[in-house]
Amino acid sequence: MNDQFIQIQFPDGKQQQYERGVTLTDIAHSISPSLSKKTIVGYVNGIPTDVGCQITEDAQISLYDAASKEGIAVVRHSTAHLLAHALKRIYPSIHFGVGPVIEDGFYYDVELDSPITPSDLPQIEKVMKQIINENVEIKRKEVSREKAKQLFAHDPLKLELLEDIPQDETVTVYEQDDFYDLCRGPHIPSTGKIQHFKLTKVSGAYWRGDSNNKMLQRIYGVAFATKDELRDYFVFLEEAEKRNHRKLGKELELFMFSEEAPGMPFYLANGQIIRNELESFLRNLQTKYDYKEVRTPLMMNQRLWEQSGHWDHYKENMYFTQVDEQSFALKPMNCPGHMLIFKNERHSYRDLPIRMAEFGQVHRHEFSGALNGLLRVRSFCQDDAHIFVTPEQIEDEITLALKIIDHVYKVFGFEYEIELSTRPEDSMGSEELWNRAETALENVLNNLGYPYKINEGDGAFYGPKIDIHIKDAIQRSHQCATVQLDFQLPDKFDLTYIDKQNEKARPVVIHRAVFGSIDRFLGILIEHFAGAFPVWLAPTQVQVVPVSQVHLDYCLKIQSQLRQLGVRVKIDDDEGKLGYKIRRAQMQKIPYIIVLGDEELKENAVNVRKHGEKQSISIPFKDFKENIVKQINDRSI
RNA sequence: GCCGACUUAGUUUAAUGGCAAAACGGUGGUCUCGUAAUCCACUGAUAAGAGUUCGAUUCUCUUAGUCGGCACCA
Repeated sequence: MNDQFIQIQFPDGKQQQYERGVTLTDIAHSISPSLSKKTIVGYVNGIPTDVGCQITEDAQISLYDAASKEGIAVVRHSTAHLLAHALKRIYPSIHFGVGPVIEDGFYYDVELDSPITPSDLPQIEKVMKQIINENVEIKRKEVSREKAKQLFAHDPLKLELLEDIPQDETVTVYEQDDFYDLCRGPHIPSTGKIQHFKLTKVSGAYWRGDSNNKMLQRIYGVAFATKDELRDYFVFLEEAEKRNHRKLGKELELFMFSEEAPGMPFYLANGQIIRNELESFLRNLQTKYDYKEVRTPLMMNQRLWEQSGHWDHYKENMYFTQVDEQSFALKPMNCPGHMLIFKNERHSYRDLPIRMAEFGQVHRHEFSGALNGLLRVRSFCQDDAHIFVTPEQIEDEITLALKIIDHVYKVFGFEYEIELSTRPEDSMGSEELWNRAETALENVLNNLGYPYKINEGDGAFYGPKIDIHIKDAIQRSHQCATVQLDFQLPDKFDLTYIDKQNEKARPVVIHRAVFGSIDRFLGILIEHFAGAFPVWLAPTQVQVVPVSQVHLDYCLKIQSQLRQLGVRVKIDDDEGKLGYKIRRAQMQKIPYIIVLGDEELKENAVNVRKHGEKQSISIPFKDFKENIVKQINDRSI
């Protein structure tokens, strides 16, 4: 009798008996018809499963609708199939690559003789919607390898994928109408369940992510459970576009680019002020931590780069020049220069740690297609430091480096996440050394009580590293700071110090950067603050606006007193209406506008309006001075 | 580097195989003013090169740059 029934357990622990071979849809329906309608996918004993699949054993199940993380992923995956289905109808000779789910949506890689352009997307969407209206059933089929080979005989990319499916794995094909695809699934039961999607962009993509392979065409799309979520997605993109640092950089006259130096930013007076503030902020902090700032040449003999290993590993990204029959290279990194400084004199263990810092301008020939405003450039300034330590000092020094990073990021209001990257496959150095280094990094993180994620095998070939990912104001993640242990460089440059036993010993080098690239960090800050910088960073901190020209003298007096305190003040002495000048200062996102007229003159007061606010208040000039100086000194945000 | 799109005045945007339009900015004048644009006038552009054409900013090709991806990211 028991053969006929199975026990189904639900997430809340309740159990129920069903007939053997029952489907998830049947189960959902038994609970409520509306549930069965909403259900997109089920997990059977933790395995994602089509709702139409028959269950033949006792099982734990959970059901998901489109609003769930599990459900929407399946909807997105099925939307990718829907896209492929539509493409097949429009371009019968098309070949398919892969079509996975990504954040917010999906893509499909296809091979087609004619290019698909953004203007083709509406037509493709139209066909997709037709197929949705047809509410085509999506059927899962298990097939033999032979059968699969036949089915995809005309689709060389799919055959390649088929080859890679492990022998012990069942090959499944999903079929909807005349379209079928090699796929593990699961999928939604029919195309009618797809509602809120949009195709977003087209691009090229190398087959299997390898630039040696041919380039396919990739079509991206997004899909959500509700219309609102879809709309929010595009609203978010618009918001992000308003903060775009390239746009704001132009509007606020922070920096520019020229065809004469692609990928190399020119800093205008406003942008340079911010850079200088960032630099001096960190410089002061580093002084407190007993760093010694140095400066090394931009260009050094090619020999040096051969010795450091850059010639072998990084030549393609370097700029070279020939002078007096000698080959020189623009430095892509500061480390070799710092090694030379270390070697410039003998060191005792008493000298260590040596914390050598440089705001070093480096040049890297990035691929033209990689350039992206300030975020990816060919020339940038690293807030680099190399800390030369004895093995025993590693943990303490890493701790100090992390403390500086924490201090700096708090000032900008950045939350951050830590990743520890361990030994990669092509690593150099003994396993013992690596284990010790990795343990050291873990100890530090544990002692500080920092949560962190481990990236197995993602370290540099010369040592493990800690990367810091900051979250900006609209929750985008950026990698900036890094702390890396290096055992190779000291070897390559034969660095030594004299230890307690009066013998030569090898120091360890810690590479660390806080901003990473000042240029990139500035780009991130522009977007983080949407161009409205905190007072200490703002290129102009106070804009003084006279009510009329007769108040200019008072304005000049106020300006001069603020300038004495180091405040960056401008007077808007153009003729023109007050309202117009307020507007202009607001658009420039200047933190404080002060309006001066008869009333202020009489009271020795200033009328203050903060950026972004509609109200203004009159306060004694003395109070304003004290306030703004405090804000600047505190670097408050 | 690869795929695709794009490049019009200082900036943002319009239009066209036959005189390239506007706003802001700038300049000159006007207004003498209390919190997001006083009014008027003037100024100024088809990325570079080649081709097709009677005629190209528009069509084609090349180059450069930019953007979205891919790849790269010691």
